Order: sequence, then structure tokens, then C-alpha cells
Amino acid sequence: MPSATDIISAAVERALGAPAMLRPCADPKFGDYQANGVMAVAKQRKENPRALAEKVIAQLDLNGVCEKPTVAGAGFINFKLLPEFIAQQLSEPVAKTAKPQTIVLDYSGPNVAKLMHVGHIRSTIIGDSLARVARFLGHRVITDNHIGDWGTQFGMLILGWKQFRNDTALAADPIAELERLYKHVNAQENLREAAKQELVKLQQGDAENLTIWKRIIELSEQQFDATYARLGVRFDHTLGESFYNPFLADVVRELQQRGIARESDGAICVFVEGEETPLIIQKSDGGFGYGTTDLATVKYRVETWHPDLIVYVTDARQQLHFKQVFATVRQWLPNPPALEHITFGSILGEDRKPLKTRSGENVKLAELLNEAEERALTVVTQKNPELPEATRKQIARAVGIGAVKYADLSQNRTTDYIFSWDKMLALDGNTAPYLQYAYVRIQSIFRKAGTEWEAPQRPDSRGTEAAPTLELTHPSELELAKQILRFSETLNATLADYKPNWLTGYLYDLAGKFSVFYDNCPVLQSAEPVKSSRLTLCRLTAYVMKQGLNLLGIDVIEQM
RNA sequence: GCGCCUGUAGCUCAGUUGGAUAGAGCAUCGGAUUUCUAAUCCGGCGGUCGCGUGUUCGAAUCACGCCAGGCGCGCCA
Repeated sequence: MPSATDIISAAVERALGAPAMLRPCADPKFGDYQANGVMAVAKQRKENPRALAEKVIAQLDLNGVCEKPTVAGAGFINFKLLPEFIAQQLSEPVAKTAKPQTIVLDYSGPNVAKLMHVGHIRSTIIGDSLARVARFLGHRVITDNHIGDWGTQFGMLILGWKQFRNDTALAADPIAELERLYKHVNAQENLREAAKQELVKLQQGDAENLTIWKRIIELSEQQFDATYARLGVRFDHTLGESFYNPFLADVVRELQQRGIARESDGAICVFVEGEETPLIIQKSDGGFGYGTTDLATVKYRVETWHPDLIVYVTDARQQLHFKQVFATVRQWLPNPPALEHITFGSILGEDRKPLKTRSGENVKLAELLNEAEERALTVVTQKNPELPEATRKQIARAVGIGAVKYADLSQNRTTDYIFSWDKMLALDGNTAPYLQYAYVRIQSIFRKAGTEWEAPQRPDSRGTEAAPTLELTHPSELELAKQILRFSETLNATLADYKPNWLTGYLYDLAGKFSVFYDNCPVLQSAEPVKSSRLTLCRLTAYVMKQGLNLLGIDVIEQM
């Protein structure tokens, strides 16, 4: 069954002959949804917008869906859903997409031999959330972690490994030792040539250097895995840059033969229209850069998974690069998939200056997560000292990690991100714990309900059984029900514009509306049939909250 | 110099692509609990949407010009 917005949109569109531009009402007093499309059409046809709106309304048949639509203001049409219709809609599951696509999502992409720091968090968390939403809506999603496991830094790493390695330090903290080796070699001018020689040997397939290289990657992947496990992030594939090495020469040859690339100042370049600087696909010394790797990666993905769309989640600084790569792909491949670069702002310090990678001032991701969990544990212990320690720690984990993720996801990704411990780890206001708390209160109701109410399903399941008839009479019941109804449209909007902050905003409103309902509408003390109706409302809220948080990569807990 | 992004309440930010009286959180001030978890709820205070000119029924949103900050601009990724 189509959703409320689908039904109304389609009806208006048919009557108007143009997009309905249906939105939630700016102010609830106008109704639930407003159609703005009439005014645009009236302007174009030079008609009176209010008269046109009346004509449109006369052609609408929305019996059983909403009250008679009204014209207001400059030509808005307002719709107010009927409680019976809302109740009926709530028994329907969230609609899957009508046209499933194959989507490759490329995010996180940390570098080997480096610690993961706060700079990696946005790509990882935003990408993971978008993957979850797309998958939930019924798309075929392939996630691929394009790690930086190849490049000039390996010359220095291998040299350092051979000459300066401290095995005790390596055993204790492999990545810290690798970072030390890199810095040590990099700092010494006289070692540069030797490092370059090690790199050349690696590229030529020298057995010893290959073994060291593999070992370094292995150690790095152990670190990545540990971090991803804490964050609950997983990838279908981890095909790093090195995977594409065998294809690079062919890519260059083909682009040259096709006349897409040409020699310039000794390098092989692709000049993209509108850009002065080219994409360099082969350096004058014969080496390949990441531009070539990215091109080979697109080709591999196209041939392997046949995606309709490839999405890259990286910071905004790579815009020019991806613009050039995408333009090249469109000239090169016969039926190129849609390519999207989803950007986000830089991470700034509290002084609004960028947190620089080289400075060593980076906040390590692992430390951030530790501190998040510690702060959460303090609060849990303070609120609920009687809970066993293991339980408190488990709660602290969900709350702490959830708070960090939510702080990131709830912000519009395009703006720069000012890093602040307090902001990242805040536990009140518009934060994940507020949403988790709403869920906990519902779970508590169901625990208390116990045998009194025979839950046909677990309270967090949506349930497909015939739900008790919903009696939506109290205003806060109605408000809550309508909010639940908007889950589906919110997910579609979130994916369409790649903006997880719309989902966080929606869930925050849901939690707020539930809290008002909770204050105003006793559940267990009510007489039937109100009690069953309210329990159903609770069950649906719990379902949407749990599912919604899951799509953000945030766990729920049963008590806190 | 050219290009991209940002500028909204004291602070941190939303604002569904041009819609109705610009909204939250934090901070601050006040109120609510014999009732299902008060990590809650209700209310007050707080605005020249960086500045200016334009486009039109209507602009935080679009165009142009300034101002301020950030990022990018051939062989690093």
C-alpha cells in the first residue's frame, strides 16, 4: 500500500499536471502536509494561484485519507490526515524502493601504518550509515574499503623496518612503532636515496621487501579491524590501492590510444574541460599516482559488480580530483555508472584552524572512543549505581559510542567540523542518549506489562499480526502516530541527498513526541481498549527507534 | 590570481532545494513528580539570517558585487 505522501502527491500531480511539491506543514496548525506546487504553476500560466488551488481541490478524491483539503495563504493546499487513515497506515511496513539499484559505496579508506584518528571518523560513520539506509530500502549495496596500502611511504617504512626496528616496541604497539620508523627516516635527508631504492625494489617484486610490506599491512589491518569492531562497521570488500597495480599500465595505454590522455611536460595527462590542471595518470618518471589507481578501481567495480551508482565519501578537499576522475571515466567507459562524490567539511580545532595531520596533535580515534565510554560509565554509575558492573559497562559502550557517532551524523556534513571533546561526548540535549532513553522507557513499560499484556511479538518488532485497533484520540497520541508514519519518507530523503542528519532530526522529533505522549498518556493504568492501543503505539515507536538508530549504526539498550 | 565550501540567537548547529510568524540543543531564569526510568516535560529570555544591489506574489535559500574564514589549484594521497 502506498504511503500517505505518495497518495496525496499523486492525486495533486494528476489534477495539476505538475509536481505537487508536497512537504510537511510549516506549522502544524495548517495541517499535516502542504502542497506548494500550485503557486509555481500559477505563476507560469499567469493564473490566480488561489483560484487554481480551488480547481485542483475540486478534482481530488482523497476520501478516507484526509479531511477536505483547504486553500490558504498565497495558494497553499493543506491536508490533514484522518485518524482512521493514520491507524491503517501504521499497520503497513516501511516501503522498499520500487527500483532497486546496485550501489557501490567507498568510504573510510585509512592509510596503512598510520593510527586512525578523528579525521577518519566522518567518512567511516557517514558512509556506514548511508550503506545501512540504502540496504534497508532494498538496494543492493556493496561496501568497499579502499585502504592506502601502496605508495612512496613504503620506501621509508621498509628502510626503517630493516635498519631501525625495535621489536619490543613493535610487539607492544605495532602502529606506533611504524609511525616512529616513518618519521625517523623521513626526518633524515641522507636516508632519502636509500628509501627510494627500497621502494624501487618493492615495485620490482623483491621478495624480502614484499614480505615486509605484507607484514606491515597485516599489522595495520589488525588495528583497523579492532577499531571497526568497536564502531560496528563492516565492509564487504577491502580492496586497497595495491590490488590495482597490475591494471595501471593498461589503463594508461588505453586512455592514450583512445586520445583521452596525452603527454605534457613528460607526464601522461588527461585534460578535463574547464580545468587548467590535468589529471596526471603517469608521472614523468614512469610511476603511477592515485589518479590512475582510482580509474582502474572504477573499471574493476564496473566489470565486477555492474553498479548503477558508485558513491565516494571523502572530505571536500578531494573535489577537484574526483571531478577529473569522473569526467575521465565518462569519456572512457561505454556505459558509465552514475558517480557521486559525497563530501564533508574538514575537522578543525577549537581555534577554528585545521587539525593538521603532520603536527602529531591528532586526537587518536581509539582514545576518543575510550574517553566516550568512560564518560558514559560515570553517568550510568551515577544514575543507576545498583546495576552490576558488567551491565553498566555494556550500557556505557552503547551510550558512549552512540554519542560520538550521533555528534557527527547529526551535523550537516557539508560544514566544517569543529572538534570538541565536550561536543563529541555530550550526553544531554539532542544526542544519542536522549533517543536511547526513549527506547529504554518503552522497554520498561513492556517489562512492567509482563503477563498482563500478551505481546504477540517482541516489543521492538514491527509485527505483522493484526494490530489492535488504534484509538488515536489524545493530541499527543496523534502527534506520535503521525511522526511514526514519516519514517519512510525520511529514509528516502536521507538517501536521496545523502544526509544522515535528516534521519537524526527525525528520530529526535520522534523521541520528543514520545516523551510528550509518555507524560500525558498513561499506558498500563488505562482501561481497554485504550491500553492495547497505547501499547501498540509504544511497540511501533520502539521499532522505529531501534531500526532508525540501527541505520545510524547506533545500538539500543534495554535499560540505562 | 582562479575555483570550491562556509558565514543564521551569547556558544554549537537545523532549516527537504523559492513558501506561511526563521527553529533546536547548550547556557541562563522560572515551573512540573502520591502514576509506566526526571538521562524527562512545560514556559521565559535571546535574531539587521556577514553587508549591499537585484530577480518576484514571496528570498536565510536564486543572480551580481563586496567583507570575513577555510580548502584546493601537474607529477603526495
